Amino acid sequence: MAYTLSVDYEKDEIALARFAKAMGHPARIAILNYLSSLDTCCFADIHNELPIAKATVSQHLSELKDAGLIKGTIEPPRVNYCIDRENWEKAQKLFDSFLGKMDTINLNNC
Amino acid sequence: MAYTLSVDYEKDEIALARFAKAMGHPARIAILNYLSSLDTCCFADIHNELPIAKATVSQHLSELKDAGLIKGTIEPPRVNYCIDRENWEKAQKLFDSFLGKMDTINLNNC
DNA sequence: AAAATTGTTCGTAATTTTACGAACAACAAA
DNA sequence: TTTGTTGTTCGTAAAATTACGAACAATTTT
Repeated sequence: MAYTLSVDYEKDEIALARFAKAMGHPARIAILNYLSSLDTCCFADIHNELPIAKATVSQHLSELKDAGLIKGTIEPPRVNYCIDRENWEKAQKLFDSFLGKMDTINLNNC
Repeated sequence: MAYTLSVDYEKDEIALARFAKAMGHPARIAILNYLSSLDTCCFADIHNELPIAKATVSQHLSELKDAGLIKGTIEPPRVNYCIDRENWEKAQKLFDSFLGKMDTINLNNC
């Protein structure tokens, strides 16, 4: 974070990179995939889907939370996780307009 | 790379994570943004857009190349860079179907 | 009250990422 | 041939990421 000195990147570039970075690991994609297919689930369910230690799963969940892609609500003795739909839509829009730009503008190839 | 032991992630999860990871830095998003708005450009043009040293720019370009999002062709004394349209479309499809799944399926919130 | 369950946090290690300046190779221009 | 330009590679340092087991807190169950 705090990306160097003078010029600075655009706000959207930073936001998009933030989402992308959070999605930049197979375990986290798998988690998001799983969550997007469910009404509700708890930590243990997620852990169960993955080939990694629970401490690591917890870490990945934290990163997804920090990036805003998921939410966790404490419901003792469980923690329920779900997609953060609001930010999910933001991500959707950012990726869509970013990746969509190419189609119409130019047909170059080098 | 070589993501741990037993269970393993889906092919698409790995592919998507790979693209996302490459996009997971503002400088690389800025590069892709810039390239997607041009017919052609060389290293110096890209370097000129960014607040970082040329060695670092070169590194970022390598990562984008390795991920398949851009191509570089040597045209002495320059190197021309452009979006790799084929893989760009693959990324587009992966992100689109990944991020799009949510809309219809469930309306949960936790 | 004691024991079990659920998930986070701590401490730590190994690897990867990000960044830079300097040196370099390849070619073009003088 | 010497000089300049273009971009990569090298060496290196600092920070971040990924991963694990063990310890822990909170709550539930026995």
